[in-house]
Amino acid sequence: MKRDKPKYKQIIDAAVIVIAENGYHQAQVSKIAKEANVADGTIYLYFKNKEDILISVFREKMAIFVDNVQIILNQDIDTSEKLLKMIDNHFRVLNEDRNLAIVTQLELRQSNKELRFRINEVLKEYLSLLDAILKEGIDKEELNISLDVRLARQMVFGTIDETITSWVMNDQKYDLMKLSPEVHKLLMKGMKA
Amino acid sequence: MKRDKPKYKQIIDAAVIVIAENGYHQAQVSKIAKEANVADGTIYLYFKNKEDILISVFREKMAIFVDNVQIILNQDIDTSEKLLKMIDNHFRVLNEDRNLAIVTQLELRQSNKELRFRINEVLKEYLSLLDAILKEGIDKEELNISLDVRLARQMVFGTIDETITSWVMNDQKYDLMKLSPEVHKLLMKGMKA
Amino acid sequence: MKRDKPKYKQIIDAAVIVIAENGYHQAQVSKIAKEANVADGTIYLYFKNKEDILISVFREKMAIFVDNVQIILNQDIDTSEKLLKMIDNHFRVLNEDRNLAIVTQLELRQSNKELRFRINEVLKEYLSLLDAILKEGIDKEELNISLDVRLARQMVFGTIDETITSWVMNDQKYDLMKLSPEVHKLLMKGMKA
Amino acid sequence: MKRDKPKYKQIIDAAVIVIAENGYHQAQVSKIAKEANVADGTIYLYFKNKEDILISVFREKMAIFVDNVQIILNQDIDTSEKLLKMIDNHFRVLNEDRNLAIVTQLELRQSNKELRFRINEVLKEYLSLLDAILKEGIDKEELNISLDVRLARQMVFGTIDETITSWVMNDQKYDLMKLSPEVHKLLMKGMKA
DNA sequence: TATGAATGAGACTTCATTCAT
DNA sequence: GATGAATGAAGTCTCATTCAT
Repeated sequence: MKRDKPKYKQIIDAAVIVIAENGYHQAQVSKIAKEANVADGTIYLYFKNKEDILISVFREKMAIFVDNVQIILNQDIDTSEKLLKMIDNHFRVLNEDRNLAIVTQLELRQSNKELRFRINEVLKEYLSLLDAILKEGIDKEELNISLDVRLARQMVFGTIDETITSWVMNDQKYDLMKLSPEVHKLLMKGMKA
Repeated sequence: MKRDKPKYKQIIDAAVIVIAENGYHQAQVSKIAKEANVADGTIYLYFKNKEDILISVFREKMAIFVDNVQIILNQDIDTSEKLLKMIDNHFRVLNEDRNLAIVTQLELRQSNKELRFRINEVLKEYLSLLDAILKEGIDKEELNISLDVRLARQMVFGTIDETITSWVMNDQKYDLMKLSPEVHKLLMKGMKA
Repeated sequence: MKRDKPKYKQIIDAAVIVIAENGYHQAQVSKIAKEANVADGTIYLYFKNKEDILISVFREKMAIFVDNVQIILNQDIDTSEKLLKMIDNHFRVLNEDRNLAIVTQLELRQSNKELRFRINEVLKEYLSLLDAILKEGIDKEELNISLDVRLARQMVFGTIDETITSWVMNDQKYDLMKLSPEVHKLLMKGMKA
Repeated sequence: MKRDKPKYKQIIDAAVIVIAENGYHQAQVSKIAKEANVADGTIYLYFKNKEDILISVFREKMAIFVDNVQIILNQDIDTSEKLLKMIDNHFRVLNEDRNLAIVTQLELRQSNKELRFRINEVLKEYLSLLDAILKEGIDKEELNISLDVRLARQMVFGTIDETITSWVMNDQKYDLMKLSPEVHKLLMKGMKA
């Protein structure tokens, strides 16, 4: 499997660095190849085309979020705590890899419609886990039973996303992690039973 | 003043249509000129360059939001109602001009860092009006006095934005306007005193 | 006759200024019109096209040289003195109108082959007057009777031209007029009987 | 080193042909590429931009002159003979490559101020060799000891340049080489001790 | 597997000229 | 005669992808 070979990860990581440092539109395949210490042509032994690199970046990195949330979901804690851990997880991963934050919040959004639709496919998996948390909360009557799950999910994800984007736009000047309790409280207040 | 001449508006409107129908990266100047029924060169009598067209699209259209919210802000109604009217306004404008919705929620976000930075400058005006509503609500104790205005604004804007983007991504299949009471309720529940 | 109307001269003079200040390739018709205080379209009432302006600039200004040399030619002085007066005249006119010097020595040479051929047609009249001086000198045996007139004319004109170009390229730092006795002596030494 | 690769010379030579045949302003990169039998993009692997091609043409070709004159300068012959060889060399190179003559005497002079400034930098090396010959002649008292070297150089170069330009303008109808003894005689007569 | 030289399509912008007023 | 808004043709350069080695 190509994904397990060292050069595959090498190229993915190089792509994150190059995009973060140069911006989406200045992230040429040749720059990524150079950063990854491979020849331009080698890229095409591991990826179908440039778009494939970008989707793979998103898929590989999003897997971290998904795996963590999967674990959270299975824990024996109440909905409020699950939500807190999820927000915490989301903030922590991006707080720790600031290049990744730049890439997901700013740069990859410059991609064209088709690529963003495919990125959204990947995102949906994450959002469905969030849906699962919310549904479980409603079932267990820990959240307001008249809550519209789709709207609630849009509020939760929209708030998290906007908070992180603001942080990135402000050059990551403050500690993102510190915001999670307040964000959690605000969201829970809106959704709780 | 160039902005008052009919061709200026003609080109702006053509740009919205062309970008919505073809996507940001396929919106060539020549296509916009054709849609506006002017020669390519005429574009440059009204706009400095292509980027200037795009910023102007955003500025001109965002002015509608800002003007409306300004009026709402001055009305003698309580904070909850102001917020409802603001959400309503935001949803209505984009519900009525679906091309504009595609352009603001999807296409213009593909622009490069510099252009998005300039778009953000325009956006800030709108966000500061939202801030004013929230601050007033706190002062009048209609909102939770311990509310962090920045976080609250990020929640409100993030939720609205995410809701509209979801609607656009789902091909605007449902009536966006119908969502505003529920969105409003959810947000107010989180913020009220 | 158009050439006698004030706007004709106004445009010619504006062209010299605009070309000297902006360079040949930055001397747009609209700039010349602005400098001449006329509308763009007015230019075309006096000149067939842009090339026609440039040739006219050269023709009108070259007429000054030709007229002066014509007078010199008719004077009752010896060949050496005629040559000195001619060099003096050439240097003086350009020394006094430095914009004109920039235009003739540097900028107009950037024009395309066809324009330069037409400029050369104008120049030929001047060179034929120089030829006349040289031929007369040979006939009167004041110059070496075995002198090849064409070569001698190329030496005289080439030396004058190169001297002026050097002066322009050195930002007209020194007084061009002071060079004429030395240039004259050098040339005469090569050609005298 | 890029300059040693065959495609580099291939493109330079193609540029001379295309400029000579089409004129400076009609020498599009795509034409040069076609003449050189490479793709348009390949040009940019060897040259920074179009201007870089043109400067390189001048630099590469001027090197022939400079190298030859350097050899002449070191020979154990008198100043008069050195000057003759130099004129001979200059005439011969351009007589043998008539396209090059068109390019250096007519076409490259149409370039913009900046390009011509850079071309002049290259030219200065050649002129300083000429200066060296003249200075040596004065020191050895083979030339007039009161000779102004700058003026003399301007006369020599101006005469050579004007002679060649005349020859090119007359469609290279006669044999340029045959003119060198006469040109040399004329110049030496003016400068000799 | 890996390389990297070569390819070639594609678009923004300028500016001389026109013509309705 | 005078205006100036409108026109539209035309060229440089970038960069994702290929393929011979």
